[in-house]
Amino acid sequence: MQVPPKYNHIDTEKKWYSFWMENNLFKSLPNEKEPFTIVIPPPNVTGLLHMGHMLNNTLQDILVRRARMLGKNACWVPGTDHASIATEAKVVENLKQKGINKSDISRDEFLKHAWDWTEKYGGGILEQLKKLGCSCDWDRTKFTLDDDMYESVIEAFEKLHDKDLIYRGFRMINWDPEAKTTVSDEEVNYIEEDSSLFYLKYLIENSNNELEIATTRPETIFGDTALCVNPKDERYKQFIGKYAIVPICGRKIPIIADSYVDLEFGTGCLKVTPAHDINDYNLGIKHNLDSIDIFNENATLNINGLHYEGKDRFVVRKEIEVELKSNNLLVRKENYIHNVGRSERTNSVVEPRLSKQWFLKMDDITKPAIENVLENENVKFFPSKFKSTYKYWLENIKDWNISRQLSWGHQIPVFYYGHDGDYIVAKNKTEALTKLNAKSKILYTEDDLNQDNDVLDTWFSSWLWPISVFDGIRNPDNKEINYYYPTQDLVTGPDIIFFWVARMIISGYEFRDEKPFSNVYFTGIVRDKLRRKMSKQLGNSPDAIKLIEEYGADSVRVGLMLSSAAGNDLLFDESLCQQGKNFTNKLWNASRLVNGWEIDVNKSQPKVNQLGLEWYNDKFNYTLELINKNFDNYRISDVLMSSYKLIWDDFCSWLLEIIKPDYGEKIDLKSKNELIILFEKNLKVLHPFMPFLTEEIFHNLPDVNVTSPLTTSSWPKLENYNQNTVDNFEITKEIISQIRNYRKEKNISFKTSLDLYYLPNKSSLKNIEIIQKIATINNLEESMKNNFAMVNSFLIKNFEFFIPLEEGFDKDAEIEKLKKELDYNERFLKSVQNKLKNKDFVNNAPDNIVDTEKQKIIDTDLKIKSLMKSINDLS
RNA sequence: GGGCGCUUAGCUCAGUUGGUUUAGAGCACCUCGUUUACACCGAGGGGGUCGGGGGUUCGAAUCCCUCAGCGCCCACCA
Repeated sequence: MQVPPKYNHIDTEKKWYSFWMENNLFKSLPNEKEPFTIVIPPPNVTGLLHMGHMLNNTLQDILVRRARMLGKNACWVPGTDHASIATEAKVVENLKQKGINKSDISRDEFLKHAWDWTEKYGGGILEQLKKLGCSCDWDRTKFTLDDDMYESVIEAFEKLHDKDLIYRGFRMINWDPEAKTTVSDEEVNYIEEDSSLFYLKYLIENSNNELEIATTRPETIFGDTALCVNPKDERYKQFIGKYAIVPICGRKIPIIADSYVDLEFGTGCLKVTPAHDINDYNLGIKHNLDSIDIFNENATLNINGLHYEGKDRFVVRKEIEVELKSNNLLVRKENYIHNVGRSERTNSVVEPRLSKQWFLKMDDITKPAIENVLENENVKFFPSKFKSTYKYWLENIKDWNISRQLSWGHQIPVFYYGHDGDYIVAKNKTEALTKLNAKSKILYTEDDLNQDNDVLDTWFSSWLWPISVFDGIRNPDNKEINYYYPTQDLVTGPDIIFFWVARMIISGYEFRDEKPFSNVYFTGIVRDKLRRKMSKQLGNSPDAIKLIEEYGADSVRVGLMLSSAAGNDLLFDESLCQQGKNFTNKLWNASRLVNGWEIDVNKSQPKVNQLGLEWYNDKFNYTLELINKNFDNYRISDVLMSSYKLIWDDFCSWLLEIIKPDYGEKIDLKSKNELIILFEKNLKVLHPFMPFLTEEIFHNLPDVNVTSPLTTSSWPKLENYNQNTVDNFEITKEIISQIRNYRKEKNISFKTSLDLYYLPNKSSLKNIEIIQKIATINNLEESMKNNFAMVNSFLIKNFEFFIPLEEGFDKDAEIEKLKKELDYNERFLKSVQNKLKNKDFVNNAPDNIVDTEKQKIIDTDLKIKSLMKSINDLS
């Protein structure tokens, strides 16, 4: 068969991906086979493929493809996430450019824009995954805002609410006074900034005493509802329980004690403003304090700010300083550097603000997530170090704020009616009305109902993903969920261990009383060579699709997998893709070589071929065992590296050179057939990593039995192998290597035949024919040194080889060399002897260790004797 | 501030419950080679004493303590 000299990855990749798709090879339906399921971590619907996705999805594809070859019913469910904050921000920005302000249009109008945007830019990432070779069951593609997925989320909310796990409560949130919206914690940047620490005087009621406090925000005194000191603080004990007077407004506030207050900081006395500081808020709850909100939406002071009403917080800070000073209530002011939170979007200083939010109670429902990961390992983490991170989070878990003040997402299924925040939970208005009227004395109409404006946190849909993609929330007993759930592996980054992984485990046990997956493989972060995170701003992220086009998907996949142990960051550099490409080139050329060998049916199999093939078969199984083991432990980089060395070194550099017919000769049928079978096994092992190339070569090989694609072929079965064969060949390699060295040293061409002899030995020399062929040796037999006038000798294991010499022999140099080796061995012998002289060692160490040391003595002794003899002979 | 983790060849990393010679790999590097699969190649080679110090042990890269440096996550101290 004619195989083109250059591998064309562009055409080949297109050809095989279409073939796989047309033949539905990635399709999965429940059947009698064992399922192997992975749900994709859904990327943002409008996102584009970046290096992180490439790493993550290559890993998933490797796992899925191998499972498929292992005969499992492999099902990889693809999909995308609506990513409420990110997508909404993009849509708002886009509308702004068109001159449309989000607050000027209705919710429905905004959502229409958002859907237009999603349809225009959405789903591109899935097409890019196909280019990478991902073997997803594309018929199962899901989007978190699809009708069925939407309903699942709503139903989950209802179920949790029915169990009293969801409640409405107050919470301190980050308020962006410029954008007049809440921002999530992730969108706040804390930056060290210069500011001032003001020391203020608070008079004590009915006394001449006063308390001094320190604050960076004197304008918030209007919201003060207490002063707080540490109960251990001797200076202030007498004041606890008394009342202080807030400067300027003259309000009376209690003086309380709490260990939260740091004795060392400032004056050791704290003013408490529950409405405008998270810690003060917590103190307020604990001590049942009032909460006075002093700000308007735009962070100007409201009526509680008295004569400052309507003025901006920073203006007030300046003006109040003057007023306090004139009233002799400002003791002093010092420079102070502290962290100020600024909104990522507007850069305005974020104002902590109290607001009504929806929460999910976490303490009870997290219990199975703790037991089944940390105690039972029903869910395993790779690497396991992330268990401690997971543990720490779960043990300090707080209720989950699931509401977001956005429009793009799953609208909270809560309908308010009447006053006082009375509400009813329902899938839609009609159902809400029916439910409401069923329990109510008065008859309500749809106009009386108002749905909550907020949407649910994106993660509130993501955490259901492994269940909802199989419709297991709405139909908990359907065929699909019963078959595919729990899934097997999850591949994701450690950055979303809390956001996503932990919550999926929680929801799994909550909704199905079963884990969502058995194994979690954590990838690292893709960084550049300088360890910088890849980002758009830095421009250090290569264009993923360009890489695939330039190097080929297989090469990129190999490049990514070469140095990406679980949990380790991947320092990506294009040279990795080049290494991958070199490997594809190597494999391609190996196939060309083998394909080019013509068969002579009359020729019998030479001994050298038989030896080589026998060895490689054993070596293959030896490596396969390692590969399987490493797969089981998710050591994917190690799997690739052992395959890489198996193919490049053992198969190409050794076996093919052993089998290669002499110039003008043909190969015997038996050898060729056996070789093809081994080649095919190699391809199978590599297929998960390099699906396109291996599929192409598989069909190019002259095997008439190949009728089906490699993708759905079976993983090589591990056969028994002879460890001695593997070990002996290592000795053979060493011998050949020594001969090559010798040639190089003596400047003897590799084409010139040599005679090689070895001293009689109780164990027989293996692979003689191989040594002869590869090292171009004429005679290779036992002999005694004194049969020759002059020899050059070398030791390998227990064998001493020598090559007869005729001329050009530098005796002194040779003696020098041998003496060096002798010296080394003598010192080594001494160290082992010392070890064995140590009674503690001999008495305490296990027998096998001591025996090994004894064997070392015997071996080294032999070597030394032989070396001394050689030196003697030469002198 | 709290928590977790890391430090082994120039680079990226292995090193499984402490024990087979003088600690491994890939890449990079150096030398030689235009051999009829592959220069996207072949053959050969150099390079680390395992961050510093201390301890446990017959024996430590591996366990413990300590110091130093680095990274990540969480909180965000008036």
